[in-house]
Amino acid sequence: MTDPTTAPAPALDENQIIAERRAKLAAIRKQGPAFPNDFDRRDYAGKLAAAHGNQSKEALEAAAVEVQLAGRMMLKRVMGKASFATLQDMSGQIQVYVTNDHAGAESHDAFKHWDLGDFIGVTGILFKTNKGELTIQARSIRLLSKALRPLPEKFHGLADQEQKYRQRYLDLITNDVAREAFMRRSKIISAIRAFMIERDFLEVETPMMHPIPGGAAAKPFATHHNALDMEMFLRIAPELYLKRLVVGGFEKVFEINRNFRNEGLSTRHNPEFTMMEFYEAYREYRYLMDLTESLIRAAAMAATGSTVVPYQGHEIDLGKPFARLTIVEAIRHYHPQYTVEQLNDRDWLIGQFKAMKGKYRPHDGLGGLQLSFFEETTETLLIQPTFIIDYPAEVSPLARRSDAQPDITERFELFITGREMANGFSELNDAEDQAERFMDQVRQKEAGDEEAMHYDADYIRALEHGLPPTGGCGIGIDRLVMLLTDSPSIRDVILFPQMRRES
RNA sequence: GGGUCGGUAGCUCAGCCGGUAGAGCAGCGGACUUUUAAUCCGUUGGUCCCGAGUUCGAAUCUCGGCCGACCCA
Repeated sequence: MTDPTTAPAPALDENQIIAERRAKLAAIRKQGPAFPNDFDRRDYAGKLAAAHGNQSKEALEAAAVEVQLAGRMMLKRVMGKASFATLQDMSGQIQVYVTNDHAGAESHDAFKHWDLGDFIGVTGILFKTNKGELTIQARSIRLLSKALRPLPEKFHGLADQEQKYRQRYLDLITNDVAREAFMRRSKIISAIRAFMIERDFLEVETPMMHPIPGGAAAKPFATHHNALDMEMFLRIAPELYLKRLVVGGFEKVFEINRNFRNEGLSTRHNPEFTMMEFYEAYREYRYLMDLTESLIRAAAMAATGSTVVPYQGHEIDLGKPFARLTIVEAIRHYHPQYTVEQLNDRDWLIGQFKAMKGKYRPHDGLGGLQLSFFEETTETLLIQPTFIIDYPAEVSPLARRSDAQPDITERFELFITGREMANGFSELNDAEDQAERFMDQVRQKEAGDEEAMHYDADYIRALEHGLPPTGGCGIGIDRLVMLLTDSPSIRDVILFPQMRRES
């Protein structure tokens, strides 16, 4: 058994094209530094297009704008004594015109042997071609970095999904949609951060390695700390640490970071995913819903410039107030044939599960069964933004009970496009109730529920020092980015999604 | 875990009613000073995912495996 981290690379997929390029590189090495780093890039393709794209051919010629730009050569058209190339940098693409007259025959001849994918530095004057395309008339042109491997096919790009994920760099080089999605992801996260900071939230970082995995019902990844000889877990949620900070007097905190859950992969699940969790003292769950709505609108505006966004053929309206329905209300709204009496009848619900071969936990109380029934029948129908409110206490071990109805909690989940986007609640700040709920979780774990929570004594101790009334919410960033980039799979919004080991 | 589809040149794909592998792009050589997926002529390049089986003969049929996408649980 070889160690995959140190074993040499498997037999290289060398081929004629790579050999050809290696030979070119060897020749370049003989002429001096093959990978020079002294080129002074001053201009960007996108900025030049924005600044000069609308100028007339004549005006541009009169201005004689000198530019100095570098990028990867994506296209190349050689026509004897003159050539065109398309360079791509982070901001976009621009065409370069290389001629014997202006760049010199020697440079132009060298250029003819450069390959698609090579990095090139060019200095020259902006002009417009007869077809009106903004182009750099090269005065000098240099090879900055040789690409030994060929790019994917220039017209179709990279089509193999696996390769898009495993070699994301190729996807980013060749696929505008992918590049745009990840740039949009960055904008969304920036917008969320700005939104929170503007409202006086403090951004914090809490541990990713937990001695006791807590804050969610999920299976953790286990690891081991050698020096402490201690079993540790990658966090499944930051919740319990963030609430410790509220105990400590940080009354408004948020964290944008990764959670890790040891579960299957799907178009909606990656084992590591990004959550934004926030907590605010002296607030309860209705306020959290308002804030969550505003935040999602702000993110949508930042990403798309609109609060109405297309998603896989649907038009999602994030501008209107989000619907707020209890579990039973939601089921009845989408399935009017079920009566309140039926939905409040354990035996009827269990009969339905059996008839539809649905998943449910037989020992759940009415609330838990109703929730499972909701998940089976209604969740995927919640295309437009909908808060489902008042979750049963038995499935919400960290949420505050309703004073009017102690078997339910002041909790909501937000669904958009049939997917859970956020989960928030008035926090349980009664240390004695929390201790009992943990005990209850421990009993469920002993009964075989792998996702039940552990008893976290330190967290109870923190609560015993007093947690002010607090509201907290987690928003799934990847799923939000999916929505705002019209991406069908979570893998389209995670740069390097988890994959099976390459064979 | 189950189902469907797929894996052929560096890339995008055809070939799959069994007869020993093709196109376009990329590469190489040549022509071409406003092209833009440039064009035109010539040309190199393959563990047809892996293994077994059937057969005179397998990219093609059968079985098993690996990997991926999508759907379902």
